[in-house]
Amino acid sequence: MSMTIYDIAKSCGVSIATVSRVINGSDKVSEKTRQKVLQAIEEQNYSPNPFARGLGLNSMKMIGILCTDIADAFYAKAVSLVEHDLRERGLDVILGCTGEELAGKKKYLELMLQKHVDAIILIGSPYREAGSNEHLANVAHEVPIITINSLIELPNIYCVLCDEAAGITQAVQELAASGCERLLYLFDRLSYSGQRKLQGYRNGLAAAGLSDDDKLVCQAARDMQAVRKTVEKLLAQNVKFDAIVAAEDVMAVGAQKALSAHELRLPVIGCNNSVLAECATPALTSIDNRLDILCPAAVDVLTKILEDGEHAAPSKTIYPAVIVHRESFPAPQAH
Amino acid sequence: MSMTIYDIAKSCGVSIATVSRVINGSDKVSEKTRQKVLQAIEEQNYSPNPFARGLGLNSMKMIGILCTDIADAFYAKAVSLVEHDLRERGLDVILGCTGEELAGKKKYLELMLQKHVDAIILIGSPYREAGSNEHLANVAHEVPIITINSLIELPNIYCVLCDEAAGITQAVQELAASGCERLLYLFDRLSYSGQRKLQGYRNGLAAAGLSDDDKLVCQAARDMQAVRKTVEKLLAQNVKFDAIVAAEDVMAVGAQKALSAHELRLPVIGCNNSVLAECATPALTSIDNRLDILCPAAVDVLTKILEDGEHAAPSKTIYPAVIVHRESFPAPQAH
DNA sequence: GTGAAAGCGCTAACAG
DNA sequence: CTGTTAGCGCTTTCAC
Repeated sequence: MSMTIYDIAKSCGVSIATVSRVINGSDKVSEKTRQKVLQAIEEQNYSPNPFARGLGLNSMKMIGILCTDIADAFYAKAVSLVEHDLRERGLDVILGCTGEELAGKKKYLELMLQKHVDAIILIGSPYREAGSNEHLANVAHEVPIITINSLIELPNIYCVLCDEAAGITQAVQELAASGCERLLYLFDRLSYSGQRKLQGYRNGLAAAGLSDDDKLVCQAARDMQAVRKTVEKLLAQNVKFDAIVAAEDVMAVGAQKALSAHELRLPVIGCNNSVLAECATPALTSIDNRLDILCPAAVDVLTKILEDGEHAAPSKTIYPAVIVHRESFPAPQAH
Repeated sequence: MSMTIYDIAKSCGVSIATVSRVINGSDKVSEKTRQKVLQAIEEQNYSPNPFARGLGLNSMKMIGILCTDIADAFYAKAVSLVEHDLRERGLDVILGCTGEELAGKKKYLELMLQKHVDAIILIGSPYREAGSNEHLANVAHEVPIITINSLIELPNIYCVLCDEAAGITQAVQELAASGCERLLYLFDRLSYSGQRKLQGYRNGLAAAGLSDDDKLVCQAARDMQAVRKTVEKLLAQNVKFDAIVAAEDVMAVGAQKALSAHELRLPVIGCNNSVLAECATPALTSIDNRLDILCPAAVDVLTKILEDGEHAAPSKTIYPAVIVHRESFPAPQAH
């Protein structure tokens, strides 16, 4: 059916080795033959069989991208950015949605190894397990892993992330500076990233000289309606607070819904700066975790590893977070 | 490095052919040898090299999924659903984000062909070009194409879609039944799908005996702020309308923002039933295009084609849309 | 039921 | 600079 390297070789009156050299950009080909071959390839619209090539090189220039769920806006944005940059470098993307369960993650990692991907990109904090991360260590033994927004300190794992905790600290300080004293903190889980964020909240309180009231640290499902109910319950219980910080935009929006229902208007700050932030009413001030920077940086790291080997790139790359101000907590006026 | 079929064969004292038969589930192997081989595979944690296999079979059981932009919530949801179902059938997903430009789409189609994917899934209406769809015809000549929510009538292209136009017609009729008479229709582009939707709107007006006023059919960019401005301009111009139907949720949300700003409260209906619909204030009534059904159906079609050949599946599969009622236009009371 | 052997299309060492 | 050739690991006739 399809053209082979033999067809090209024959039609040019050269050997397949020469054609191969041209394809792979070897300099050991005379300019004249190169042109001849290039032209034949062009004319006959030949492209090398990737399986045959893969068999020889043990690589098909494919990168596995794993996220727990691509339907999540945050992960989707990351995949979008990463895919674009990988493609620019001639790398293909094979996508896996692993779900939150460890079993699913392991299964997908195994699948990626079986497919002999050249590297694996893990998107999001859920890939750092609370317990052992041995399964990742094992995989990293075979192929480099790059994580985006997750910190996993193991050999051959490269982390590119944003300091969200510091972002939350800053948000808390801004709220305090604007006169808020009792800041409700809403979170979904105390995963590693969840713990860091919570710590960021506490650090902010400390820095602002505010006291830390356990009643103001509140857990709820990462779901708008669930958070709404949680906040309404707090209101019913007459728990006093004068601002809200949420570990996720969805949660912040849920909180806003509760406030609106009670005709309350308090400063609310979310985290992720997703589309939701813009669509919410009032539009949500949110902590941006810089995917626009993290993703290209991750692809840079990956490229370097692939080209120059295991120790050619930094094992950790950390960017500061940035607060994007909107209606729910406008930017403090510069003095 | 990795185990090969030879290692397994040797350790079992059989030939590689036998091992291959076991791997591929041939029935021409005695139960006893099968067990022996299976056990060796298990113990040595062997998995066949996909490149070698691909070379022989000319397939690596990979499906190309193309969308214009995975950061879009609608496409992301579709990809999420499709990926899940494909994986269940042992198929891998190679993802491409083509952008809206024809050149990008062509490039990615070409890439998929070069990678010898077993089929291509096209997500969303943008893959039907206003002009010629010859490039798709050419690709479909090589490999089956399944489209989700796009209608492209060409050989070896299978379309699974939702009748959004009918959904809009129904929405218009419901609005009319509730007493609305001047329905503003907001759309972004008159792509094929855009035209169908507009027609759906007009059909609804006709069915409800309402007149069709060109001033009420209004174009704007598929962007919240842009739509907001457009609607505010209409209000300023004193154009009268008493309900809004938008071809996209984002646009509906933008319209709602404009209404809120003027303290107006009119029925608004969006289309896509995305997360935005739930997060909007008031929560948005939206036309659901049934991705939950379309995606599994698309994978069914794909499977059938792959297993039973080109004519084993319907070339068109069309589901009705469904209106999901929320605050912006509550369900009409049953009488 | 099982084994031997011929490819699949390409890369890379080796020889000229 | 160019050609010859030996694999890469697997599937699949074709004999036995």
